[in-house]
Amino acid sequence: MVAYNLLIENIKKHINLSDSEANSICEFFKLKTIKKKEFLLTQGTICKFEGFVVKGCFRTFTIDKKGNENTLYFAAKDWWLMDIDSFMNHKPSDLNIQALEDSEVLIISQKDKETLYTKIPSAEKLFRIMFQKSIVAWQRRIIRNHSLTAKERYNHFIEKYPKIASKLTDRQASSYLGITHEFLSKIKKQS
Amino acid sequence: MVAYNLLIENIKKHINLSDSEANSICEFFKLKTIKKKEFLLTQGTICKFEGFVVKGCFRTFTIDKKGNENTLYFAAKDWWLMDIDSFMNHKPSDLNIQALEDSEVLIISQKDKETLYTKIPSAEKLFRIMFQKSIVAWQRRIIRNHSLTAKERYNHFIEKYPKIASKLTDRQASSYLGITHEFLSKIKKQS
DNA sequence: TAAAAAAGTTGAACAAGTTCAACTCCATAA
DNA sequence: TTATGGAGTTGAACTTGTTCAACTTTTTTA
Repeated sequence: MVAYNLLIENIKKHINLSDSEANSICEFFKLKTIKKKEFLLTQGTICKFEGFVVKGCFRTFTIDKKGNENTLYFAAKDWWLMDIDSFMNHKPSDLNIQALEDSEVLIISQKDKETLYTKIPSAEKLFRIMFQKSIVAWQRRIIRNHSLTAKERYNHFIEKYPKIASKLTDRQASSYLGITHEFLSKIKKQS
Repeated sequence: MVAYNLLIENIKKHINLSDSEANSICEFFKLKTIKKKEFLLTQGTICKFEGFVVKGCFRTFTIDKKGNENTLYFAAKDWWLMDIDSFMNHKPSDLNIQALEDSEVLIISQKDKETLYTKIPSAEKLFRIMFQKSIVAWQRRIIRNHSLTAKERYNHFIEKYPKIASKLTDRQASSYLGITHEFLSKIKKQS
């Protein structure tokens, strides 16, 4: 099935995998369909899954004390998705994960994730490597936030993630860049 | 030896470890002494080590196009240290790692790190978990940068890391907070 | 110990980004 | 079809943070 092929191809970008291992891994994941604007996770609930997007697009965001939305990341096809803090520590999430369009996700439950680690030893390596790559991306984002202007960050964003950027409203993009939507409107007018 | 005890205690915060595993792991690490202001890594060179600080304090920073220093993180006793991007991808680093005071680090080479993963299976789990926790910290920092003012970030920093904060010059702290040292001076005067 | 360098302080002018309010333009639900 | 709410735009006033320069204080080095 197409969804599982996408998952296997994604995993093979990180580690080598035998066919039998690939099949075993797939058995832990279940396809979930979700409609535009629905939530995969809402703040206050415990994140009991990890997801791999096979269709559509999601936005992961917090709402701060002033009521402002703050987008942590977007996840389109071929991206992983979860609240890692809530999942790992079994605590209520601060994050909301919402579908921006009709979407499909391969979901593995918390329990099955533990089983995956014990049954398939190379899963530890897989996620260790995936997490390493993720850290690099977060570090780069911090540096960009500190060294670039809002306009430079916006240009970087639409160049690096043109497909995702094209799916977003300006409000969603601005909440990722850390600026108001009014200011993003002014930035876009300039260029 | 004290340095190795600190390493083992740190590892035991993340996973369970038998005495023999603990000893095996220690054999891969060598103690390195470094004087104040010396560099453990300079940008342009490949990061061929991962380090665990047992004494002193380090600062990891980039220098952007305008010549501004941008501090990614500080690492005092009981913290890990490396350029994960350079280490993983064998590419020249964008980071500088400098000792803020006379320091000691337990160092594992790139080669030995690979051996560690193959010889000691639980090492995969150890670093997978450490990296997970690291991601949570990076995500929280992004959200703080977007939702708090400079003054609020400064207060959070000195409350959360009082020991590290006390070792820093204002210039070093400001380069972590993403503001100029002049503005930090004005913030401190306010409160 | 003197001299030099680095760190911190302050003020004035400036730039970047926010806030709020008013308006337009759509998409879509009733 | 209409009205309703969400998204985008614009301007004016405002706040936050920067820049630059001059100065003082502290630390380092010769």
